[in-house]
Parts: sequence; C-alpha cells; structure tokens
Amino acid sequence: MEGYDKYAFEPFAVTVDLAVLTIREGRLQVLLIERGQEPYAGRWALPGGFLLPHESAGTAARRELAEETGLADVSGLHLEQLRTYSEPDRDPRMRVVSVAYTALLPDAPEPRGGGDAARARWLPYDEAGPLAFDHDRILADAHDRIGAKLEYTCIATAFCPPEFTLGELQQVYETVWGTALDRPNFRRKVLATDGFVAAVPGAARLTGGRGKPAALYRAGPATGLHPPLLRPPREGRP
Amino acid sequence: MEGYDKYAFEPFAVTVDLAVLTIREGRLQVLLIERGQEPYAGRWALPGGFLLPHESAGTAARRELAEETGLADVSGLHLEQLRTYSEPDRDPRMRVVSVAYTALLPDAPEPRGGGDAARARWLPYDEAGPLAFDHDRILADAHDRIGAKLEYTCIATAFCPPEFTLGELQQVYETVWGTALDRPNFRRKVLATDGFVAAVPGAARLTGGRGKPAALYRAGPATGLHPPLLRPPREGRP
DNA sequence: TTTTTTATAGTCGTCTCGACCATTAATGGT
DNA sequence: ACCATTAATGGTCGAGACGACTATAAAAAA
Repeated sequence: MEGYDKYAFEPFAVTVDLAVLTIREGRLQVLLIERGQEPYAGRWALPGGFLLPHESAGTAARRELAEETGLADVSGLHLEQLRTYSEPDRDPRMRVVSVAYTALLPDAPEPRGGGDAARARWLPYDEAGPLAFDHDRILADAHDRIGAKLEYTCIATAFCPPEFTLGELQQVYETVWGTALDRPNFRRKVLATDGFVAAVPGAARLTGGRGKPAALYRAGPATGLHPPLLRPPREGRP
Repeated sequence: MEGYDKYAFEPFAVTVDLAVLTIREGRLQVLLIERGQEPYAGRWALPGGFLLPHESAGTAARRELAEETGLADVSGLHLEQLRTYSEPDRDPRMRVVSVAYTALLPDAPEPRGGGDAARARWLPYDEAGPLAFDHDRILADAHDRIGAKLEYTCIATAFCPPEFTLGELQQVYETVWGTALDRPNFRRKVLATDGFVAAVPGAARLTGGRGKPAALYRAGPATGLHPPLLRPPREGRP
C-alpha cells in the first residue's frame, strides 16, 4: 500500500467467477454457461462478469448470481468468497484478476439463460469436463472448500429447502463427500449438536415415497459445529 | 467472464497486503510499516504494494515479503492467501482491490526498513491500534483464520524454528488462542498424531534456561490433523 | 543439599464415535 | 388381508480420545 507515487501501477480488469453448486437427483451439480465467443468458444465456463465501477466483489457476485440463475430473491442464499485467481496468463486476451465465489442453492430451477444469450445449464460435478480458462481449478477448489466446511460448519443446510428431513441432510454430506454414512449415527450427531437443526413443532412429516415418514427440521441458529462432524478417513493408506 | 464486448469494464488498481505474524517474547506480533504520506500519514499499516504487470498475486506477495522483512530467503516461509478486499471506498484516492495474504515467521529479526524509507517494526497484535485503510479488519481476519487452522492443520510449526521443543509448539497454540493448555495432554495429542512432528534422532536437547532439558523435534510431513486438536470452548456461555 | 522449575510418564473416569441390532410406520405386490 | 420392502427412529456395546490430575526425572537456583 506504499509507494503510490514511486511506482507506476498497471490497471487490471477485475471480475467475479461463481461456482454455483446444488444437489439434483442425488448428485452434486454445478451451474455452467456456454461461451459464445473466443477464446474457448463453445466450451462451458463458470458464470461471472466484471465489477461495476462502484461495486464490491461481493455485490457483483450477488448480482451475477441473480442474473445467471434467474431467481428473484438471492438474498437468503449462501454466498461466500472462495479465493482470488491472478495468474498473468489466465486469460489470453488481457490481464484479468478474478475473485471467485461459491454459492449453494437448495432447490434447482432450470436456469433461465442469463442476461447474455449464452446457454446455461446444470451439469454434474464429475462430468463438468474441461472448462474454459482456469475454471476447472476454481471448481475443484470450491469442492474442496465445501467438503471441508461441512466438517466444522452448518453450511449443509444451505443445500436444503427451508424444511427438510435428516435423511436429506445426510444426503448432502454423502453426495459432497462421496462416502456413505451410518444413518443412526448421523442422526445422533446432528441432534446432539446444539443449534444445528430445529424440529418443526407441528410434528409435521413429509411423504416422499415409501417408508416411514420423516420428521421435518429447519436450519438452526448455530453456524459452527463443535465438536466437528468428521469425514470418515479414506480406506486406502498409501 | 462473458460480455467482454457488451459491457465496458473499469480498470482497477490491484495490490497485495500482508499480515506477517510471528511470536516474539511470548506474544503474537505483527509486522507494520508507518505511512509517510496522506491518507493516513503517520498511521501504521500492513506492508504491501502493487502487482507488477506480469506478476501473480502470490508472486507479488512473496516479493513484498522479502523486501519488507529484509530476509534473504523467504522461499520456505508459510505464505497463504487470506481473502480479497474490494469495498469501493476502502482507499479514498482511487479504486483499489487488494488481495490479502497471511505469512507466518519462525524467528523474528528486527525488520530492516524495506525498499521505501518508511519505518517498519513488530507490534503486539492487541496493541496494533487503529491501522490505516481497512487493515484492522484484514488483521483480525488473519488472526481468525490462523486460530482456526491451528485446530485442523499443522501450521503451528510455521511459527517455530527448524528444531523446536514441544513446549515451544504449545506456546504457539496458547499465544494465538489466548488460552492455557494442559502440557501432558498437549504432548500426548501431538505425539499421537502421525506425521505432525518427528523427533530429532540424536537425542539432542535444548537448554533454554532452568528445568529439565526438552527433546527436540522437527516439523513432520503431515499437513492436516485428523482428528483435529480442538480449541477449548470458551467458558462464558451467553 | 534443598528448593524451584520444567519435561516426561502414567492413571482414571467421561464422553464420543463407529458398528451394530431392533422397532416402527409407511408403501406395494400377491 | 397379508406379507415383503423400505426408510425412520431408538438403543446397545466396546474402543478410543480427551480432560483433569498425580507422579517422577533432570536440570538450575538458593
């Protein structure tokens, strides 16, 4: 922050990129848009765009999220800064520094193609082939971060609708981590963690299919998990 | 990343800011430089500077770290991106987007005033009065992040010299967290965590003052802590 | 020598967690 | 109507981790 007068500084273009994640059909899916022009024409990319002159990166991210998903109200969604990507050659045309954000959505409406005429769609995380720019890296970083934060925060509820069953919450963990969890143990842990979830008092229940109907819960006031809900250690020991 | 031709984009200045932390005299201290010019002339600020045209933020951060600390070799130091600050009014002169980094130093040489003629010094974290710009916020975020990462990573060794005692390692935790830990329990936990520390085979020992000499350890190959070393819960329950 | 200081070793009870098994309440098929 | 299936919920049991605490060892200071 020193040397304003001593050193010349280069102007950069600053953008935000969004890794918008949801769980559809039991799979982790990501919102992608198809690029219409070079470079990477025809390739899929994370949604994003330039910061407007008087916008912070967070504000720009929320604006882009609204535009790209077509949702009327994005104020309640979980939006979190991931990290900033600034490799000099990450955009072949010019110097672009991008602040990446991760957004978590509960339900998954088919995206109404955003402001641009580009196509937009959900794609399963593991099928999101090679993306444009360094977006593969950004997406992988987002997945890592979310997986880690499931352990010691309550963000799993951000993937769920306002009222959800413990089975749905468990599916979030299993889908993001790619591992199976023991249902009674998961239940015991979640209910023992103060403020994680709150039972819907009306003893309401949901009928999703067959089997005993499940009790409904809402997200609780807690944000952190103490002690954490640890991911089961990988089997293979190299 | 769409709309290059549709929307005009504003050029921004991009800087890096560094929260350089160390432990001196049993206290968490931060490297600060005194601003010589307006705005915030005479105030203390985090070191930092503009990205050079062909530099990534990480490269710029490491360069600034070397310049500011005067250390010959900063390649082994722990340097990690914290987050990006982009509020439109964070610098009264112009639009500046800053990528903040956290650096952890083992020993703490008195800083040789960097390239700029500004004064540089270590200051205890809790005495780092009001800083210039939004640097109070950045510094607090860095402290939060480091405190959290002590729980589930091995970064504590980044505060220690190449060879250290378990007592020194424990002091890192106690200083950053501001809590006392039980020595035998801390020892048991660290030694039980595979790859956290490795005993120096020569049965070497260090004489720091009185008392029984302690065995020396080096940082192990592990980076994560499974299960984590949880911070003791705060006493007051609001 | 005695006291002080710090490192290291060990104990014990509580709590958590993983791996199970059992029960309940719904659906679908015969 | 009956039974198999499915999923939620409830509970048990043993291993392990952790907090609190006591004891021993090895050095310097008094």
